[in-house]
Amino acid sequence: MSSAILFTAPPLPTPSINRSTLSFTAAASSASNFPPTPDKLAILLDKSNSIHHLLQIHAALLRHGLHQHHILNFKLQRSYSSQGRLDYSLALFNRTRNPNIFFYTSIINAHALHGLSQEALFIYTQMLYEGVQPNEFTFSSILKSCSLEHGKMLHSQVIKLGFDSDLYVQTGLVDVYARGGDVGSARLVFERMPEKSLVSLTTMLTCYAKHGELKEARLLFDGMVKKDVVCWNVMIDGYAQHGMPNEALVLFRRMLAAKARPNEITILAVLSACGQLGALESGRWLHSYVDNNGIRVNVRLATALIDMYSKCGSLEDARLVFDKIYDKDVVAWNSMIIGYALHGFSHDAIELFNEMCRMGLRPTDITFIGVLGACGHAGLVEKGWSFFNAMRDEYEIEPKIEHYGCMVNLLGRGGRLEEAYELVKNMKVEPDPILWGALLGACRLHGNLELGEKIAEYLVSHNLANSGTYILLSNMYAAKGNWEEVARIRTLMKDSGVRKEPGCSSIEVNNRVHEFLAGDLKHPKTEEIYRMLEEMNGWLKAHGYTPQTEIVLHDIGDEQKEQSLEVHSEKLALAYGLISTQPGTPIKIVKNLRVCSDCHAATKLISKITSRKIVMRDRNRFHHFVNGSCSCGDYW
DNA sequence: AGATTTACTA
Repeated sequence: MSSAILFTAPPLPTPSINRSTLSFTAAASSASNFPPTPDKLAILLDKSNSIHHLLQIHAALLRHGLHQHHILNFKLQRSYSSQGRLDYSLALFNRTRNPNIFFYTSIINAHALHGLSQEALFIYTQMLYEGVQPNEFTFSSILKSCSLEHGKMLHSQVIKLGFDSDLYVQTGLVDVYARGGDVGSARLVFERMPEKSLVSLTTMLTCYAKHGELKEARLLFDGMVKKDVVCWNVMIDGYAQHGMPNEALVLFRRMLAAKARPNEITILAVLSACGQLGALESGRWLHSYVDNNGIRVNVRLATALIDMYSKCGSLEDARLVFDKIYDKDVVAWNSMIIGYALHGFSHDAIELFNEMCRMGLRPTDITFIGVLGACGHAGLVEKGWSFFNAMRDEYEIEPKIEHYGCMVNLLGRGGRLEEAYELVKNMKVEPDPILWGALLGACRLHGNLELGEKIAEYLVSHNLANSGTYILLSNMYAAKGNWEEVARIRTLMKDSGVRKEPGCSSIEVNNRVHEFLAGDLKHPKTEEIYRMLEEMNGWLKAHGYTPQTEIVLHDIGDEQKEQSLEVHSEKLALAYGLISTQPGTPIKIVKNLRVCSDCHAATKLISKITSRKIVMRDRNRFHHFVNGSCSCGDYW
């Protein structure tokens, strides 16, 4: 940020003569209003709601020698800013001699509101340099747009100048520490506040929610006597953004029960939760709630709907929403492209990408996640390479680790392991465990023990191994029948203290999401579920199905291994789906990890036996099981 | 005569 940029004022507006200008001028210069007094101009300024009016008044100020009038300039500047014309605002500020604290505060606030924090800070320091003392209003404005480091410096100035007992300033400080990730300091300032407003409570609530401290957040939330839509939103979104989507949904229902009125932001958060859960019924209900309650479906809301529908398995509905957006932005295109990719409709995803480019929109890094993912699901290696190269060469987007991940998946699927390994070795960014996991997964798929061992060893020795590393490696040895190595890996995993992330599957029935962990006995219908499970096993055996006991990582007998497979979360959810939905209707299941290969094989067969379509979303993509086969073509 | 704080979609 240089002063040259900031203080080179754009040319002052030259009012143009048009209809509205003429009538306005006529009003301003009618006999009783002429010459305009500052009072009258102030009233006009407060009433003005268009940039034309503001320019007219500005012209009047200049014509009548009022262009150094502090209050009028202040008001004019504020109106320019609120019309989004920060350039006029700043020009006016720079042409006003010796701006006072009101003017300084207001121009700082305007920059802060427009996200121009560097500029806001620069003006603030300029103000200090000019010898103008900040007050509590200035602090609450400047605190919005500063880093933790600057926040600390401002905090000491706040104390020095004695504004630390001001409610607004305190709230601003809590917010600064919260945004800077210093939850402890935020809490300290917060707890020292003698009086806490709804806003300051919400600020602290946001702090907890943003940093994943949902228990603390909920405690604070439950203690709030007065709740407005904002604090409901913070709490619901906190759950949605931290892997607790069901809690978000449950809280949303309580919000409705408490007669609080959701707004667009509430809906965005809850749609995200529905998407994560695959809760299509709830998502549809929300969509109709939006339509029935006068909430405008703008491009953001529409995008959230697309995301929800595609994650809930209804690409058709996603497309309907997409087609209705008249001002599609790149985010909307991205989510539709990703939707197609997620479902394995790779060619549609790529076609949509081309269409988007034809419309003149510039793809972003997220767009490439979509098309590279699409290539991966369809095994389009050359196409993938051309996207990957175009990304850098044509669109000047530096590939991120996620893009390398897509490429590794793609090359891995095509069996081009060495190529994938070379890519990883030569990339400029540091590989992360997810990327290594993708490569390791490819090694397992093609039985390339040599490379797999090399990678796993590297990961273990660098303390980068996660549960997936051990499991993949163990599966590789198991596939080769090397049971000693399987046992060794198991011990290694135990010693490392790494625990497997528990698999969790969920299914939505009657607007409620039912979650299952492996071997879960918590569901009220547990008995019926397990009876169904037995029946399913009977069907599978009758069709000559052999459980894939070799993928079980525990040191137990074969029979117990079979039993441990039988109660996998996917199968529990499936069993519950079979007993609680109408015959012939599709069953939709969501799993938090990748679907296990035994469950995948079993589900294929069950789709055939029961003549039901089973849609399963795992961490990576959708699997549509129909009549004994899966849309992923057994690669995932 | 004049002002400041909370929530946000891949």
